[in-house]
Amino acid sequence: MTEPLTQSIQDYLKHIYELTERSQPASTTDLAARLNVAPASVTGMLQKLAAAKPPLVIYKKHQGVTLTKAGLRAALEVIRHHRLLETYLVNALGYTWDEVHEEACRLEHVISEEFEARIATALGHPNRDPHGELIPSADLTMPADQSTPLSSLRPGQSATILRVDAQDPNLLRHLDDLGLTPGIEIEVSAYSEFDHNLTVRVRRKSHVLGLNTTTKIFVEVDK
Amino acid sequence: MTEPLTQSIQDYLKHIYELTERSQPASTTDLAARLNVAPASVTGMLQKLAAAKPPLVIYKKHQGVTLTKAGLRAALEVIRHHRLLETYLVNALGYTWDEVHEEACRLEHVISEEFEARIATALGHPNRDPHGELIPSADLTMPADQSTPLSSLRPGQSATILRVDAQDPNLLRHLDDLGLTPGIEIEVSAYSEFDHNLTVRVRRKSHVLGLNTTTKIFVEVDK
DNA sequence: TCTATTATTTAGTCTAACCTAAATTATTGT
DNA sequence: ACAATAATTTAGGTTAGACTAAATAATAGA
Repeated sequence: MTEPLTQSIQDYLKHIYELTERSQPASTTDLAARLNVAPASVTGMLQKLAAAKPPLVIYKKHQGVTLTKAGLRAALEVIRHHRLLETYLVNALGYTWDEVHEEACRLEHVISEEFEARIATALGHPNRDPHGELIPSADLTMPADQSTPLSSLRPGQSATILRVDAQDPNLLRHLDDLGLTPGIEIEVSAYSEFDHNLTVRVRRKSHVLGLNTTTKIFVEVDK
Repeated sequence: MTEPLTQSIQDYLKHIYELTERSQPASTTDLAARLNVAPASVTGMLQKLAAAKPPLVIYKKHQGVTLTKAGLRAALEVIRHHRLLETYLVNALGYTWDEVHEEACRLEHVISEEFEARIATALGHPNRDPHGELIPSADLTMPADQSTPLSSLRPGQSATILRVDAQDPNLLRHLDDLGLTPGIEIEVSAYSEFDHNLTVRVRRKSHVLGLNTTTKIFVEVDK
């Protein structure tokens, strides 16, 4: 009998998943920063998660942490909740994409599987949330991500925005104002080698975007 | 700056409200039973609530507990969340009335005022939940309850069901099967003085109901 | 009125999850 | 290769909210 995961544990797993997506183990400090918690607290929790009845993480002192099978499943469950909720808040309740993150962060830990299933059905089983992030399927597999960062495009290339990897409401509102949202066609018209700015044409207007922005927008390049 | 109320405190306040609705102070033991907590734990919490910066309850040793203005507001806020959520789950997500209680109990503590406002709007600002319970208004006043218990009716009287005061899923399913739901017209055709059974005609069929049931159904008597 | 029973409170523990300060291990630049 | 710096862990402490066992107060029956 495997006891239920606390809200706090679910948060740790979710963030470990996100930090290890590109296959690097997650560091104590990075986790601490994400969770708004002291590094020492993270160490303590990681030891606990590694010692759990079915271990949830693999953790060796000073070597970072990765998820086990069990930890991965739990993480994907939370992420599925989060992203379905964000989608529901936008599509069914009229939230804007910059308003949903906090709400989903609180709701993700308390909804039942019943609730999850009902909103998934109501939404038509979407596989992306309002930011374009992939939603793990009901059987907890994460679809492969085919996107490339906008920052890697060069003049002459055009592409379709797939997702925007940001939660900051101000940034999200700004991008929405510019029309930089999932599904939109864009074209790169200039690149500045020194500051890495890209000039991007969208909705018949051009905008100069810095690295801070272009690394958060992920696209599918047109062939 | 009044710090936010924990989930646990919200639960205490909600149950104190319900126990004191008929103006008796709530006892430690009754609260403990409702909260599934040891009586000693209740004593501890009540002392804390009474000592809070704006006191949330009035509590004197061995004399039970009642809510202060501040405690009442907090309780009504939680109850409004709960009942709006139950209504939303049924009306918007297709839950049945026996499935909503648990879900609402978890969600009621985490939704934002934004969320509350949006579902209230989506529902057309209802003032009763699926069980017929009154929903506190947005400004946190509880509408007056005009209902009388079915148990007080006698043969010849007819009435409309206003609310059903129960959470037990089995009972709720049973009542639904019989057609005993809010809005329905019923007529009392017999009364047994000894076991207090009532024979009630609903949907052209008669059913004999015991006290356990008739004290949980509240009606408006036809004149 | 007094005792037996029941209700309530006190006292002392426990656990989860956080914290700070101090100690230790890794890493990096020279 | 080694000191300086950065990252991490250990040690010890705090808080919220629960628990059990023991003590006390209230109530009810004879």
